[in-house]
Parts: sequence; C-alpha cells; structure tokens
Amino acid sequence: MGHVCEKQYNCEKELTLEVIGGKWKMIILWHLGKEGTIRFNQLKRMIPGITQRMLVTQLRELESDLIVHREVYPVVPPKVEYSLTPQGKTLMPILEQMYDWGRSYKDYLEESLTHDIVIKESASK
Amino acid sequence: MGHVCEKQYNCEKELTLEVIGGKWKMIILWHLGKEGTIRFNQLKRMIPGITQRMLVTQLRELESDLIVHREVYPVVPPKVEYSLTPQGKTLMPILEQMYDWGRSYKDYLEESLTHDIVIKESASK
DNA sequence: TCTTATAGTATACTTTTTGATACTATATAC
DNA sequence: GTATATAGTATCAAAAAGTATACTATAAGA
Repeated sequence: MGHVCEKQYNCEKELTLEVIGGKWKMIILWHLGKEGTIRFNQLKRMIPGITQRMLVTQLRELESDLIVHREVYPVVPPKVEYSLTPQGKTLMPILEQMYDWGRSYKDYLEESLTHDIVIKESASK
Repeated sequence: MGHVCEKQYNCEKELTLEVIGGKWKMIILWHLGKEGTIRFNQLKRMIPGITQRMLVTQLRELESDLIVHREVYPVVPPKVEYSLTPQGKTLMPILEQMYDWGRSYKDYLEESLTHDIVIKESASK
C-alpha cells in the first residue's frame, strides 16, 4: 500500500517530496486543507488547467499514501467526496512554510533584478 | 537569470518546489548546508549514485536561482568550491521540516502496516 | 614518459511524467 | 426521447527528467 512504498530514498526528506511532489499535488492538498471536503468536479473546477486524468491519478496516489480520504456515495449521478486524513492534515504547516518561502524568494528575485539594472546602468556611463 | 524565471506557477509554493524539487537538489543543499563549503568532486563522493552530468546541471540551476555560490580558483588541476548563498541558507528550515515530517510519516506507515496485519490475523480466525 | 587528479562537456539514450482526446453508465429534467 | 451532470477509464502522444558513456585540458608526481 502506498505508491511511496516501492521507491527507495536515502533520506526522509525525499519521502516527503515523494508525497507532495509533482505538478498538481500541492495545489490539491491546499484546497482540501482549506475547504475540508470537496467533490471531484468541484475540485477540478478549482484547479484550472488540470485534466481529468491528472486529477484522478494524483488523488489516487494521495489516497494510497494515506494522505487523502475518498468517500463514495452510492447514488446516480455519482457523488465522491475527498478530504484530508488526519495524517494529511499534518502536511499543512509544510505547505504554508513553502508558501512563505516562495513569497519572500520572489521578492528577493525582483529586488536583485532591480539592483542589477542599477549596476548595469552605472557601469554603462 | 534563474531557471525558475521561465516557468509560470499559480502559487508561490510551486516556486519553492521548483527550486528544491528534482531527484538530487535537496541532498545537494543538505550537504552544503551542513558542511558550508564543498569542492565538486568531494560533493560527488558524498552523493552515491549521482552522475557527473546530474551534479553539474543541478548545481548550475541552483546557482542561477541564486541559491548556491560557485567559487572558481584559477589553478590546475581545477578547484571549484560550492556553498550556499545567504538566500540559500534560508531554505534549511524547510529541508529540516521535510526531514522531520518524512520521519514521522515513515513511522506512521509502519505502524499502520502492523495494525493491518493484526486486523487481518484476527479476521482470519 | 606515463599516470593521476580535477572539473567539467558532449552525445545519445531510457524512463517518467504529463497532456489530449474520446469514451462509459445512469438517474433526472425537459 | 434527448440532453445534462457526475466520476470516472482507456489509449496514445509529447515533453521533461534522468542515465550511461566517452571525451577534454593541464600541472604535478613517479
């Protein structure tokens, strides 16, 4: 059980990356963390650009990694609700920290870009 | 400047992932964070399994993202030292948190595996 | 003169990840 | 009777990431 089980890693950081890595997982986790419980199509509408296939496969991996809970209601048309497991919820602080770091890094890049321009300008005089 | 600049993302978390993601970057950053300054081949020896090409390309990306500093000494045979920039050092808490989470997640997986076996055993009686 | 060490390049290849598109069942509403 | 919505599958193609292997320059040492 767990798509994570097959892979081998030499440090636990890599296990974490295995769980949250990939193009769509963080954003999926983020929405589930903020909203609590979300239906499949609802989630799809919240994530512009994701294909059906990608959303399904990523959710299935998160489920097999015990991060996401999938609740199926036996109705027609189908109703399936996704939410974070308690274990999944423990990922939120990491996502928040990554968000914070990304923000300040972005600022830093913009700053150092401006600084470069200033340097280039004074050098060209 | 920055391999990160070309890509577009809708959340800053993804920018962070862009910087530390990939198979080798976290382990490279980890060593640089712990040791301070490391020469190319020294680093290569510290990371079993990495190819020359991978180590070069990952270091170059980290350098262009302003995370790693590269110091070239004009000697023969060549001497090049790598270290974290101040900005790079700010990544360490994230790596540490990912390490911690990975550890407890691993424990959790093992636990829930044991638990499953117990359930299966009592169910088969 | 031959070998060794460093820090790389260059090229071709394989694997993994992601994307595009079409298709399914079925209750309900019109 | 036809269209609509849901939560998916299935198949194929494209792009990205990673691997393997051979090659480079040059000083120092044996």
